[in-house]
Amino acid sequence: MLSDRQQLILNAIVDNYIHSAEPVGSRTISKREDIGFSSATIRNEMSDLEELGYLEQPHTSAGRVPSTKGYRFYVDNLIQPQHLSEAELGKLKQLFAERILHSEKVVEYTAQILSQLTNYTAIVLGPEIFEHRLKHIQIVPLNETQAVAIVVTHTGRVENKLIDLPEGIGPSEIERLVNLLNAKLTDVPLWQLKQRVYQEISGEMRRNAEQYEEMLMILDKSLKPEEERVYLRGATKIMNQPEFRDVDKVKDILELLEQQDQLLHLIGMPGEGLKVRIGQENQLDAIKQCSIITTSYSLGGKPVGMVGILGPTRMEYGKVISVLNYLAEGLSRMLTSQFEK
Amino acid sequence: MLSDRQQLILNAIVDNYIHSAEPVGSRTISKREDIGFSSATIRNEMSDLEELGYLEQPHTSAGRVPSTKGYRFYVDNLIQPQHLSEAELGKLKQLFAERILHSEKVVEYTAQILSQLTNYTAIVLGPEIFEHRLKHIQIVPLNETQAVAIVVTHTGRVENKLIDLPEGIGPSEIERLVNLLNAKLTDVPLWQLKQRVYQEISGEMRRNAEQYEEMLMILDKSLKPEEERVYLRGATKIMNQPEFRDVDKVKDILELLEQQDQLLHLIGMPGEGLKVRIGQENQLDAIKQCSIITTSYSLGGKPVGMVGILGPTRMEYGKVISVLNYLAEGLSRMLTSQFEK
DNA sequence: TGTTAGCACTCATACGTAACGAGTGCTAAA
DNA sequence: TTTAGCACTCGTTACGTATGAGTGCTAACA
Repeated sequence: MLSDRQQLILNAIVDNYIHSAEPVGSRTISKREDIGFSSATIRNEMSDLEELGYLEQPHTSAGRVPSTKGYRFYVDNLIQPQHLSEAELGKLKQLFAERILHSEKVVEYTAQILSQLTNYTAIVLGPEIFEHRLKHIQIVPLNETQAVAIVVTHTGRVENKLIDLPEGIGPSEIERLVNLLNAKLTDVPLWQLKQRVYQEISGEMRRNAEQYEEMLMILDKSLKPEEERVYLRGATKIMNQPEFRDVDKVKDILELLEQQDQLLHLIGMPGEGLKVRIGQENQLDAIKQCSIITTSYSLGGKPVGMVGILGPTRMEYGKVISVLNYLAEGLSRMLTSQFEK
Repeated sequence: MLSDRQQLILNAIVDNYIHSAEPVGSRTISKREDIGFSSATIRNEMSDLEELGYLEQPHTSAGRVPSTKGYRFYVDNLIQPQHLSEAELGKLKQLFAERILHSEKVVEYTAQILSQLTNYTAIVLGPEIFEHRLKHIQIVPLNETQAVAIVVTHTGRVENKLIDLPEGIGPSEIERLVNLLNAKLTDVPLWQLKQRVYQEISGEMRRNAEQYEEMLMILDKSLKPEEERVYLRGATKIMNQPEFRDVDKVKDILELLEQQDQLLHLIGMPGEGLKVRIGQENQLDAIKQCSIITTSYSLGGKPVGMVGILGPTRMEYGKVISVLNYLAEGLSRMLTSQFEK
């Protein structure tokens, strides 16, 4: 375990490096107000910290830079909760105050604001809607072979899907089916829908035995959940960081962010609550010099989506964590109140 | 006007520069098979071409580079139609063959393929749906004050919008309204909808005089067209270009591309048919070293959307133009056949 | 008169050297 | 245990020179 003084110095180094982006030397630290030791003492401690793996030296005559292990210790033990400024709080509150039900929009704005506030890249995973309850289902035939299935949830979210119609199914059959569904399944959470179809509807449907299979197929397709939506904002912010003035590094990162499935990978961490992945801890080479902080937001206690920030390893962890926590809490409250209506 | 030989040489220079990205010297040109003159002769012509404004010299002892005027002449007079390779044709045909009606998806794939084929950034503006005909309209009340309005077109496209309900309007009134709309307005093109509402529906609606205004308000909101969707793919491709190895240049461009409204600006050129905007001809500073080629695709003869390519001024104009033309034609055919069904 | 060979000149780039200075590690004194 | 002092390291910067691609001009040539 690190001594108090070692922790103090490590904290000072990380802190300094986060703001200066330059390797920090012993003299710089010794001049800080919260440090009462000469540069020589600091040098000794730095040497020890390097041996222990918390610091690294780009080259002999340079200052020290935190290693991944150093950042990890900083994040786990040294970070103090940051106060958000009035302006920041204002922006966030404004977001929650907006009376937009359309959750897609809320999520989009969230990503926007998150990126603005932190000056890093924001990644937001839209809320899964399995918890939402069915308000209305509609199947609109377009011609003999195709139809559009539309599902409206009680929160006003609309999913639509183009489906192929099996042969021999006419508009009247579809109408009967839809009426049945609306009568029986309103207010059922989406995740229960398929199951309830089998429980409650299949009996009635089986009367026209020959079309039973086809009907089930239609429903099966109609109720398949939409692919997940990821929102990315401020991807170019990384270019403001001095350590990313290199096109090749930036290219790798931005190419990664262009791919939806990779984005999902990045932000789709299991479990709820705040997670920090620092530098080398990331699997993907392109972002081994980046850190990702994510947290989940929830609806009625269950996590339904994620918000995350991607920035350089040299990230303002304290601030980002505060913003994310505050935001996720607000989003959850907002969603939940909307859900309970 | 340029002499034949001047045109030959200008063509050779542009051609060479497009592929090498280096200022081209007189010797390089004189060695080309299609040129039968010594480097000295070429030098004289080059000097003249520079004086005329078609070429530029980065510095005294460097070769020449085409100016915006030079590219313009090249594009307007010298370009020969390029043949697409089997592989390229294959990819494009595959796109058209896919039986996806959901036009959003088609447009998304289009952008993807365009960027893949050209190695530049693709911007695609989704088809306006004003020409699409109403298949079904539905208003689903969520609670006392809010409802979702859903419009389905005959091509299977679904637009939805959250609307506030005026006081005193109950589910039964809404149902009456919706039934009326579906009975009277099916198969009416969306752009005529509002007008037809006033012509054909207002009479019947006026019976319940007190709610007339409110009803109109609801319809007004429901029928407001969705904001336009722009798809961007391969934004990072610009980083592969040697002249964009500079983070600051790239940053300006990518920041521009991050803004939806700016994208619309870039691609939303008036009129139909192929347009090329070269380097300095662009308004925005960030892309004064880029060229944009766009063309429109149409539905039943009317232009409804745009496809475009953004690349360095030093772009493979011939190839990009061929790909865009071929693609726009195919898209138009696809949409139109779908429209006529 | 148009074309070409020859040559002096220009200028960005690469390279090697030297000076600089930020920062270290070590030693010895407080 | 802490700190002042000092030699040493090594990346960065500055500068002068060599290099070479490419030009413009002149004079000879077809």
